[in-house]
Amino acid sequence: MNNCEQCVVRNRAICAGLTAAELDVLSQLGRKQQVSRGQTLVWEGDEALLVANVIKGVLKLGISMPDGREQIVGVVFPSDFIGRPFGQQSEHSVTALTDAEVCVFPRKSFDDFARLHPDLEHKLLQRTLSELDRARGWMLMLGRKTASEKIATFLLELGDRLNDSGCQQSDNVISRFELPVDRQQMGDVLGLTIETVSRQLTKLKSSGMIDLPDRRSVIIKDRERLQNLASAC
Amino acid sequence: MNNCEQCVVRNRAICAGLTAAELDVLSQLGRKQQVSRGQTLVWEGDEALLVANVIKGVLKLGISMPDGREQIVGVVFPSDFIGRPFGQQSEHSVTALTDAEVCVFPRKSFDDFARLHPDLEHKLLQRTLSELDRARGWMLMLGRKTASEKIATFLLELGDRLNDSGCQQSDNVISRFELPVDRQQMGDVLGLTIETVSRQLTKLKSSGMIDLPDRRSVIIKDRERLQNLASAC
DNA sequence: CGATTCCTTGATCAGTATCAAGGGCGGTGG
DNA sequence: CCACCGCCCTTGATACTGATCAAGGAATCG
Repeated sequence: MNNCEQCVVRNRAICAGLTAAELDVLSQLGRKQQVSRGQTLVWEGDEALLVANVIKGVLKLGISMPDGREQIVGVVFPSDFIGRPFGQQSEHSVTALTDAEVCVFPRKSFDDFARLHPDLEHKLLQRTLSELDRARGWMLMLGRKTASEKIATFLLELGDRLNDSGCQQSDNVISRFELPVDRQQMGDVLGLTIETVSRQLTKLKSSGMIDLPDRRSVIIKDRERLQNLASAC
Repeated sequence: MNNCEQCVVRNRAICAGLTAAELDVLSQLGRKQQVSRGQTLVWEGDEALLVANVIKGVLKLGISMPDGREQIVGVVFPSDFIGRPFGQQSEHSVTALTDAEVCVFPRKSFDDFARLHPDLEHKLLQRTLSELDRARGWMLMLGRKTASEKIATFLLELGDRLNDSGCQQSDNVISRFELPVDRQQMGDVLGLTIETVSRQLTKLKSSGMIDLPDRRSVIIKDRERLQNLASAC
């Protein structure tokens, strides 16, 4: 059984706000699971057997085409919810981008529990609505932005989300962070090839907007100019 | 006051399943509204003051960039739900693609009502989850498909959705339909220019997969080949 | 019937993909 | 600690898809 009281995402995941008694019941249904980088938790097209809360790490949601083309359609961080409640099958795979820890529930038990707890469903609804808004912003990016605008948009959003999910108490924006993705995966998020991603990053670096101390690190040096480039919507 | 009993989307919109008494309360909150083609119901960035059910017609959800680039991020049909419950502002505009009729509720009253009716929130959650799945499929299309694949995907999905929303009792697929969008709007859905849309349609026509009896009509002549082209996912 | 708007088609251009090669970083084993 | 190997990333050359610019034609509306 899980010790929810001490869970680091206790106050931010959908479990927040449940009574001790409810949490007790819910915790009986779930279990913590480690997922190592590259490991896939759910396959595209699989029956939707589980849902989960992310406790630690970053995971991607991906869809792929028969010929191998791939699109990353979501990136989830600690306290985010994974899976498709009340659904028959998963439309996308879920794969760890970093070593991760998740709190997994069998979907059907979770569904039943949720149906009995309107507050939980309400939180789930709010999250899903926000995720939908985010997906739609992402659609604008994919459909209408240029390669450099896409990169700028991605770096800014990723920085923000890493910041938010990290329980940082500080209000000041962190401008250095580790990329949870390699160049290919950045391409899969943005609808670009690895070469284009690399070239655009180099360009942003030479223009002084960012710095790239090593392959996995980014420093935002001129946030304002980067935001302009992202065509801040 | 609305006469919900006779509403054509009564059994498919989120109101389905409410008791007569509940429906009575809800109907007091809402009113029917006509929206003519081209008219905008909600502007991007506006405070989210209203939500609605679509009764008749087709509407688009759009996001635009400062320089005028635009992306259509959703298309809604009869029985679909519009608006952002429990949210501060609308991330996108809502504009009628055809003359339409909607059942509008002030967002705050709707929110309050929904909070008191878990079944309604549950339906809203299911719809939102489906919409999110759809948006993610759309992301794959925008990020990774070629122009002709995009057009094929769009025509097939549009045909299906017009079919579903039309209360057609027949199971056999309808292969002729009216486009609710002009060429520019098709481009705004697919992340293409109007010229590319036009050229690709011409190409599909000459290859015999579709016919275009007039600017607004499409006949799917070879569904299988079109599905192959769409890279059926 | 004329005017306007929407659509198609053609010519050219630009941005990104593709193909190809080389370099740097990290990990492993000596 | 160093040398080697493999992977990831960068860079260059070229190709190609779709965008842009431009013009003409067809449908729609007053």
